[in-house]
Amino acid sequence: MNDSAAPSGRVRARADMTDRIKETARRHLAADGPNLSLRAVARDLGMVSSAVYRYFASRDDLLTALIIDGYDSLGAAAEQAEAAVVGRNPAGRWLALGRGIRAWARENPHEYALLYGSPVPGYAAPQDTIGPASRTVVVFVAILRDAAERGTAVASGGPRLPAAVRADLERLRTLPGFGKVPPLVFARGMTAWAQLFGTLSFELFGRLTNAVEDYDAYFEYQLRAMANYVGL
Amino acid sequence: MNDSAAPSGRVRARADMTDRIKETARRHLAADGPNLSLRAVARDLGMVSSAVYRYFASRDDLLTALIIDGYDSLGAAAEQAEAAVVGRNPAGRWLALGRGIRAWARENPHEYALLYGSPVPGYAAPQDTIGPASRTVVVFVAILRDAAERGTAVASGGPRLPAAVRADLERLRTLPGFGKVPPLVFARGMTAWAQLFGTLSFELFGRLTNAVEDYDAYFEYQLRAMANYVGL
DNA sequence: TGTACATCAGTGAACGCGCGTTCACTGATGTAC
DNA sequence: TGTACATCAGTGAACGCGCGTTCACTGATGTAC
Repeated sequence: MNDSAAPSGRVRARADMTDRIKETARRHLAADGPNLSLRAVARDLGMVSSAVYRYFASRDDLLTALIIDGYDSLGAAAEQAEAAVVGRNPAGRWLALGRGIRAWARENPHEYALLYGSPVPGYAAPQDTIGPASRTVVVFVAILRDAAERGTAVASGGPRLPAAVRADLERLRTLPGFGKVPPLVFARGMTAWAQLFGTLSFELFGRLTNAVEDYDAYFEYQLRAMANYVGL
Repeated sequence: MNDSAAPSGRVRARADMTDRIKETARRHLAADGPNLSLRAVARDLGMVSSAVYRYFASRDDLLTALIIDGYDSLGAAAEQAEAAVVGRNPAGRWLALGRGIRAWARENPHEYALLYGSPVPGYAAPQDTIGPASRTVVVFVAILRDAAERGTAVASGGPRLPAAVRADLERLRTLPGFGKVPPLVFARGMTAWAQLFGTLSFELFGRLTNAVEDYDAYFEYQLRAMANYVGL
């Protein structure tokens, strides 16, 4: 409770209350989905609904905060999962990353839905979400880059890269940290990335009910299949 | 207007009105998402809100009807797209199927989100949705079966199938029409299926903004990559 | 160390709105004889 | 072919509820001198 040091009094109370509001709102995501109710959140906290406006300018602002927190939470989980196997080869790091993402998603299914499910109608994500949103991608690209440097990821076979796709990839290579990944490896990486989130969404959104029983084994197989496909 | 033959008078008027309500509700999906308002739909149709209850017992019933219609509409689009290239080899049929699914999704983005996006909070899909939901899968499995029979899909390499995954696949093989597909081909098929919907959701939910410019070329490449991966 | 003032978290009432659903009803459309 | 009756689509009012947001306010906490 009292574990923070320097900032005391009002500033800490404010930070605490902000956290409590977000935490309560996160719980409401489960019941209400993205159309959560400010008044319900306030009610749960035993405060009057207008008091929430001391902390968030509007319902959308609160939603934005939840989205940013979600991306940061997932990003941190992904970074930690990968960091825990530091020194492992790219395939091992990919597996750790994928498992970390899945573990987070299963622990926070409604936040996952908020981030990777249907867009919220009438809500436009502001620029502030872009940075946090890319943290997981950055971890993945570092793995690809490492694999490319080691020379393990030598994609061959498969369809030719269309010129337009190649152009997109060349443009992405100009981003910091993306440079060393050869286009074909990058293309396969994007295939694997979509496959990972496709499989995860299938699982979490109930699209595999009656088809898959052992989700752990299923996901693990898919991860390994993609590691192999990308050449990690 | 008057193009149906036998059923005239009240029964046709009822069918027409039911369609108009669903059509209006579909338009509202865009603005309100799955939390569409019965009253708003009624208003758009110039009728009083209670009149809608002559056609649908509740808001959830209307939503269920939209979901079933959505699956049927997508299923029909998928079947037609594949039927249009009848006689082509499995790879060509897979490409046609994938393109058909994507075309439908881009024409009906909000219905796509309803079917493949986040589950609607508080809504439990009834059994009636299962049949329509599987129409697209049935088309895909027929392609896999054909490829297996021709012997083109001989998956080799890649990770070993874990026993639990193999057990799931063996169970699926007992479904009508699924029998002849070897487990490993089936497993790769599921990989491709998740990849397809993952890529589509990324595109439609805006997860590729600033990364991909030519979505047509990108999707086409992914489709071909998966055709190659499955061995079609 | 003590006092005057500024800050600001939380209150409570209100505005103006929308929602799903029920219910008794009217009046047109259909059916049976 | 004509009449009596049943069906049923649509009305309008109401119930009971919830929502986001604004606004003037109180009173505790902090800051400057």
